[in-house]
Amino acid sequence: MGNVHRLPLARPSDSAHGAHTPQASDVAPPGLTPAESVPPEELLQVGDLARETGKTVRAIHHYESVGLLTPHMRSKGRYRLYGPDAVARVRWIDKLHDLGMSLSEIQQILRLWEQAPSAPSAMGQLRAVYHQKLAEVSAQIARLTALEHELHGSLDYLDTCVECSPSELVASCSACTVHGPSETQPELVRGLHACSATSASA
Amino acid sequence: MGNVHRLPLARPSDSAHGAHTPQASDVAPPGLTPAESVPPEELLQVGDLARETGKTVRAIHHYESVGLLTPHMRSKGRYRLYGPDAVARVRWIDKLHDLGMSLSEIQQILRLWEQAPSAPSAMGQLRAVYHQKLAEVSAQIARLTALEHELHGSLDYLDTCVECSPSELVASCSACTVHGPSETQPELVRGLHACSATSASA
DNA sequence: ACAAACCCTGACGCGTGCGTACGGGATAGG
DNA sequence: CCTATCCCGTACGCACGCGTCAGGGTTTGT
Repeated sequence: MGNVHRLPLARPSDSAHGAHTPQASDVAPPGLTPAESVPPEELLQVGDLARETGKTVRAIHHYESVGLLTPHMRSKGRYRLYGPDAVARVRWIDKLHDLGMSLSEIQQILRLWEQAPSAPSAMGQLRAVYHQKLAEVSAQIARLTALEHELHGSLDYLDTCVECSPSELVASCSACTVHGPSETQPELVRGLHACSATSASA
Repeated sequence: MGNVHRLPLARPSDSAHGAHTPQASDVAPPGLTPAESVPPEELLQVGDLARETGKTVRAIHHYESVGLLTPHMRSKGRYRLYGPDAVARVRWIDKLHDLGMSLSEIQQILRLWEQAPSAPSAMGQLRAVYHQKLAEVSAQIARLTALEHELHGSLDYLDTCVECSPSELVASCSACTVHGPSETQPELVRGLHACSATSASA
C-alpha cells in the first residue's frame, strides 16, 4: 500500500451542557442488582460518555457498530447505559487509533483477546501486536525526524531567498546566482520549479 | 476533524520491464527546439516517470488531474512527455504527502508559488507554510514518542502476564493478584477488559 | 501486416471514519 | 400537560487517493 499518515493540528475539545443523568429508577427497582452488578449511580448515557471521552455521540455509535464497544445495558426506553469502564475503553480505542491502527485492526485485537483460551495466551498475543506496533512507531518517528531535518534545511535555504532582490521573478529562481543551480536546492524547494500546473480561479 | 495519521510498513518498490523510450523523432524534426527547449533525449513517458518515482501511472495521472503536475508536452499521439524536472516534482509531492499534507493542500502551495508577484514573496510564503509544517511534525513526533513510551510500559507489564498461571482466564485479569486492580494497569491494557463486543465468526 | 507494449479518456468502486439529516420516542422539570 | 433535552435507528453523503475495468489509439519491431 501507499503512504498513509497524517498530522493533526489540534484535538477538538468538549463544550459542556447539562441535562439529566441516569438515575437508579432508570434501571433497577431499588435493592436489586442491575443485570451484572454495576453500581447504578455510575451509569453513563451515551452523551455523558461522549463528553467524558471527547468523542461525539455519533463516533461512539460507530464504535459500537463496528464491534468495539457495547453498552453494559439499556434503560427500559432503550437508552444505552455504559459502565465506567467504557470510558477506559473509548480512550483505549482512541489511543490505538492514534497509534495508526484502523478501527477494524483494533477489532482484531479485541477478537484475539476475547477468544483467547487463557490469560497468558491472550497477553502473549497482545504483546506481539504491541511489539509490532512499537517497531512501526519507531520507524515513523525516524521518518518524521528526517523530514524535520529537511524542513529545517529548506527553511535555512529560504531565509536567504527572502532577501533576494524584490524585483526577481520566480521564474529566475532555477538559475539563482546566490545559491547556484537548482540541483543544489533542497528537495522541498526544487520540486516547485517548472512543471507548471493549470491555473484558474482567484 | 478527528485523528488522522497512519503508520506504514514498507514502501512498494518497482519492478522493471523494458519497452521503448521516446525518441527525438517522436517530438521534433531534427534541429528544432521542442516547444520549450527541452533536450528531447531526456523526455519521459508517463510509465518511465512512474518507474523512476515509484508511483503508479494512475497516481501520476491523478496528480495531473488535481493540478500538481503537467507534462511538458505531448507527442503527436497525445502521449504525455515529461522533462526530467518532473521526477523532482513527483518526489516533492510525495514528500509533502508524507509530511501529512493532502494533495489539495499541496496544490495550494503551488498556487501560492505561481501566483506570487515576486520571488522573495513566494519564498516568504513558502517559508511560512514550511514553518507551520515543521511545528506540526515536531508535535507529531512528540505524540508518537509518548506513545512509544506507553508501548514500552505496556510491554513490560505484559511480560509478567505471560508467566501467569496458564489456567487463568482473561476474565480474572481485572482482579489480578500479581499486578493489583485494573486501575494500575497501563491504559493500553486496561481498555481491553469488559465492554464485551459482539462475537461471531471464526 | 501483425503483435507487443505502451498510452489515452472516462468513469465507477472502495475503504475509512465519521457528519448530518429524518422522523419519532424517552425522560425530567415546571 | 407542555417543553426542553436527550436518545433511537436508519441511511445517505463526503473527502482522500488512487485501483481497476472498458474501449480504443500509438509506437515499434520483425
